[in-house]
Amino acid sequence: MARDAVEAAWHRATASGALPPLPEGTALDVAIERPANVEHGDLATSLALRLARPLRRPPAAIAGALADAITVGSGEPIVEAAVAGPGFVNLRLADAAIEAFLDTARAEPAAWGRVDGPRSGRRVNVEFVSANPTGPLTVGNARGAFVGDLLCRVLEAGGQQVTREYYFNDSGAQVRNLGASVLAVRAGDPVPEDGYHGDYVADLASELPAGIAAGAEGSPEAATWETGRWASERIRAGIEATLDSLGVHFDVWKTEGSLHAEGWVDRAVERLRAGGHLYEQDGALWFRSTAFGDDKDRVVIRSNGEPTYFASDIGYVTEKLSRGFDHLIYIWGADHHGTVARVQNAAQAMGYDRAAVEILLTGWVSFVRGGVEVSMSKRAGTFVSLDELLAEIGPDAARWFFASRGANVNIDFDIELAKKQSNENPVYYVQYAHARIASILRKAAEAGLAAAPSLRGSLAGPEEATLARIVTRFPEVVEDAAEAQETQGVTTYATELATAFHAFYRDAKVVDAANAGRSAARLALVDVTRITLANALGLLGISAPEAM
RNA sequence: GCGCCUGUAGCUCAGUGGAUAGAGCGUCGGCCUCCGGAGCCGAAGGUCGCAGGUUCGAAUCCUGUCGGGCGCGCCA
Repeated sequence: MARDAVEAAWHRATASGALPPLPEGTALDVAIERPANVEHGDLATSLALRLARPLRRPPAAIAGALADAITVGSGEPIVEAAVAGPGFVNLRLADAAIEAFLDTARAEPAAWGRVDGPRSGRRVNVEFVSANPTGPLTVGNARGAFVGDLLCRVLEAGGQQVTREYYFNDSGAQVRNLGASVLAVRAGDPVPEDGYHGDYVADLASELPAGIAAGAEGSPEAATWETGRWASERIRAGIEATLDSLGVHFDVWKTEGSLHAEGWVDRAVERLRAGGHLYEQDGALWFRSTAFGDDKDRVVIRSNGEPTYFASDIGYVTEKLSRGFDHLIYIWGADHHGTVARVQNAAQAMGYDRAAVEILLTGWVSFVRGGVEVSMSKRAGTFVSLDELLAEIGPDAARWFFASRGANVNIDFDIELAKKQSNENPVYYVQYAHARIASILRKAAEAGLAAAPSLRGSLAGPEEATLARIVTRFPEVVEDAAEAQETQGVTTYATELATAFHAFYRDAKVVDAANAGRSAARLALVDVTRITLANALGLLGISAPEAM
């Protein structure tokens, strides 16, 4: 709203010659900020400061011309525009404009906070988690799951079409190892050195159907593979159930085996060969990754004829892009950063837009329990499963924890602390505000009071004005989140909005039969606050309870 | 050794070149005749690791340096 007004003012100022046009290649980035000091106005733009350099003019002069070009007065969305400080233009919004804007939220709550961003309509594939099904998901997988799903939600809010994809290996040596481990436990033998030791292996061993344990052909090798595949699928189904309880649902489960079976890997390798990007050495086939800036070349086909994992990656890129995606996003743990360049290099070598392959790395999570770091080796069987974590702190609190932190920073997660503080967790604070409003609305209904259909004229007092102005910011918060592909801004905003509501609640009596008119107006404002809290939480995949 | 990430309040973390660097938790002090006290109000607490540089302006960008994490396979 304010952004549009400032942008329009800019165009008027340049059209009239009051300001010079933007130099070629400079974007008009109208940054709308909230002044640190509320007395400076509702909003401020630092546009003049940002343009001082490209326009080669003093910021104050630009700000002056910009402020002059902003249409102010009654009937306009902005009632006051003033230059302040080094070149800010402080803006004061008209109550009527805010009221009308908030009415649109109540008219169509589902659309409130869905924005038409610059990437609107883009088809994007987001692949995340992708843990091989050799054991249950651990707390180590939690970050990828939440970060991935949160990213998808933010992209969707920005109008993008998102496919959530999970990639796993159902045919490799680990599957055989898993089978051997299960059979060993079943037979009462020690688990092989490189096998899997967790309790889940024993559970699988006891549930393993005799027919599979024996093997279709009766040979031990066949039995091992069959058991491995059976166990792997059981585990995969368990992983899906765990993710389900997190609120994470995948659209596509893709196996590495299918990439080979469908010829994607072979065709991708052929494509690289045709482009002259491959060479043979020491019996292996290498990709000339250094030609694209990598620090060494990478093996695609081993000297024993087996393709590498990297070969599968290459095939997968072509397979994904063949499905019509405009953009691919991978979410990997920070320990995989060494493989980022080679995948992008290969994509570029095959003729794709390098920028279409985006790889986001999540920082490390140190899970700590009572001050002691929890180790997470599936093979050693010493780990905390994601299911256990969720049983202790719940998906809403866990989601908030990851949503409020940057994806690529290392963080400490003390499980005991998270449990102990769970009732003091900001997520409950925000949910409480929502439940409190729901309670107020129920109370009002009992008293025969209804919210006014329109907020027009309802921002009478300073309490209303303050809360309404914060609600108004929501779409811009979502827009920023979609642009930055991050959710921290949303948690910060939700907390701020909850705080503003609690303050409003303290100062303004909402349900008041003695003053039905004012009550109706305040109910309308409280209702749009509730919608905004619910949408902010919904954007994060967190529930918005009617009662707690 | 080389590469990537990272260092902000006692703790966990926000802060996308802009005005007086914020939140939660913890600590201290107040607020329950009244719509939900999972709440509200206030206080203490900071050389933004350190040193240079870039410019009107740097927690933010650049260089160096110190500390932490992770990588540097014909593993996945």
